Amino acid sequence: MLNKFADVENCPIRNILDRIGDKWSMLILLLLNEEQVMRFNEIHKSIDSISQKMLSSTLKSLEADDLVQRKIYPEIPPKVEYRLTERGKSLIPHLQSLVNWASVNFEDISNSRLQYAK
Amino acid sequence: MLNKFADVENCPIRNILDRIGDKWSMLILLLLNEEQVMRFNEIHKSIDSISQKMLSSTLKSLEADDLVQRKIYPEIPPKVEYRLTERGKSLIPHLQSLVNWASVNFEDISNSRLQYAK
DNA sequence: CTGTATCCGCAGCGATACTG
DNA sequence: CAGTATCGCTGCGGATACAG
Repeated sequence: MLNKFADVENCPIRNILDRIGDKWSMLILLLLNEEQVMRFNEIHKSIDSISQKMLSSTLKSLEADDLVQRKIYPEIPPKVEYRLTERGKSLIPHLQSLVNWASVNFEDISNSRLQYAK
Repeated sequence: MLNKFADVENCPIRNILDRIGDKWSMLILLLLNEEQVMRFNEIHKSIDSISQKMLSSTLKSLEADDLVQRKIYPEIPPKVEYRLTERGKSLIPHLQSLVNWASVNFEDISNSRLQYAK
């Protein structure tokens, strides 16, 4: 029935979840949506708890999905800008809808967890 | 700035992502939304690629957040029913909005990845 | 400045066996 | 039927050092 959802290769849900469901992707997408254009180190400063490695690899996978565009300026020292693609922008409203739900329900859920723990 | 998002304890986004961002939660929520009421083994049969352990622990965490309600019938053999709570139902539209986006963009994203890999 | 390379710990998850 | 307990693997992600 819904077993198709469990098939990573051919399931749209799994496919998107594997992207935005990781630790940093959604955060970076929302950040880029607010700031429009950012350099590598600007993102790093805005999210200073992310490691350089994860910032780099997360940006790569977002670029691979064409959600984020990477623009290199052949200068020394190097300058690289990141911004949302049209596809990336089209995802934002859905993410924000989730964020809103999470914000509204955050406190109640926290309380439910405390109750459950007892 | 957006560093608050990186704080697991107090960040609504992280909080919700930690829930639905795992391997099975979103799938189970959508399944329960379609079927209304399901017993443990019914869910297991619908998603036969999930292990008993993960089904059990995922349902527990969904119950802890009061997204899913667990109803036990004191019979032998035991009978347990799962269904969405009102809070769980309120999350569904946002999940489906993501699913729709994923379905629409699935093929294009797959192609982008192939291109990127070259 | 914008990354890569390497090492490694830990948590998520699966497989299997067992229980009330 | 509806779970728990235990073991073990895998890969995400962090820390650190290095590179163009």
